[in-house]
Amino acid sequence: MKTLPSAIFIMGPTASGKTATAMHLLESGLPVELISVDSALVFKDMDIGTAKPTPAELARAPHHLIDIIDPTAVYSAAQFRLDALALMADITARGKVPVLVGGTMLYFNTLEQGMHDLPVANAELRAQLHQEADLIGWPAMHSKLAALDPITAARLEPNDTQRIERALEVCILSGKAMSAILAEPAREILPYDPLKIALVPSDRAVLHQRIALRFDQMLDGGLFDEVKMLREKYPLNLDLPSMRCVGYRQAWEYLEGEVDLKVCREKGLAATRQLAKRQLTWLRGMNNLHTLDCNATNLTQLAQNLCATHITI
RNA sequence: GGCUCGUUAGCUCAGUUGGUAGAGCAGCGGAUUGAAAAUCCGCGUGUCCUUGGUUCGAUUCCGAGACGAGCCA
Repeated sequence: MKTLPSAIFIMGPTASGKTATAMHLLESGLPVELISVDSALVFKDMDIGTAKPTPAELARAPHHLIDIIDPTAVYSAAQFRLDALALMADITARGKVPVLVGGTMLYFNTLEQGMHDLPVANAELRAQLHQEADLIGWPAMHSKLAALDPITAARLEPNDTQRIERALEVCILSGKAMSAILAEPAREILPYDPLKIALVPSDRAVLHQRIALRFDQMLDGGLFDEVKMLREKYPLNLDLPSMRCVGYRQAWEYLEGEVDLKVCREKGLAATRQLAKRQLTWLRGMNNLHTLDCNATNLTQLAQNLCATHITI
């Protein structure tokens, strides 16, 4: 029986020390290459608010899938899966082990579980659906979905705008109900043997302190200037995924004069904590995790030991 | 020192014509298939500052005290 090539996943909430851990693995001499699993780090020129590794860090420890698209562009879990699998194949062919490190749990999930054959997003159709929703409201759009795909409509809340829109889009583009496509058994399996390491805080209050510290460093470090620069350089608006990133949305509102500095900071902190919470929810639902306490002082060493064992086997 | 206003959930405050109270934010839990750092759903017992009085019953009305803010000396 043929054994699958190794891969390493390093997952954890924001500010849990993922980047430091991944860099340590590389610098400790293990034969690895790093792939970022982060829906915000893909954007060029968004450095401060995303806590992107510094140019010096990236020079020492190159990460794939950082700075790959403009802030006006849209990325997706499906695109990530294609990109990551291509990179993983290259890395493995070079005799190395891919280390996937990041906090976008849907991307990890998609990479591992695969996706069904759903139609790609269509901006024109979405614009039409939006127009219609403005007229009749999302609960009415939910009713329309119920006529086309009652199973999907039943599991979606009438206010879950994104999922209702997507389900309608799938029905219209494919001519089939989304639920029918998802019911088909075919699922691609990840052709790798992943060692899944989760960095989880033993005490969430400590993580919240680190989040607060890091957010204040972003404000001091020029987050507002970065957002100003982005708005001058690109035709951006608040509906773009890039400007919905935590910190950017709040900085945008501050620059528009909609909120004062204190409210901007509070909302930014709250959004970051909510993000960490959702990331932890994902981790709780995942199987075969090796969980490490991200507050542990010897975190990087523990991770290195785990990986060394996995790679030699 | 005198006067005025305030004291209710972790925070900011509603409210109870007297029948022991509820919003926003925070916090916690959950969902999640091409936007996911997105989108959405669920969760509220707290000496209603303390103490006396009136009352069948006071967080609510009255008196006294404590603390805070403002104004006047």
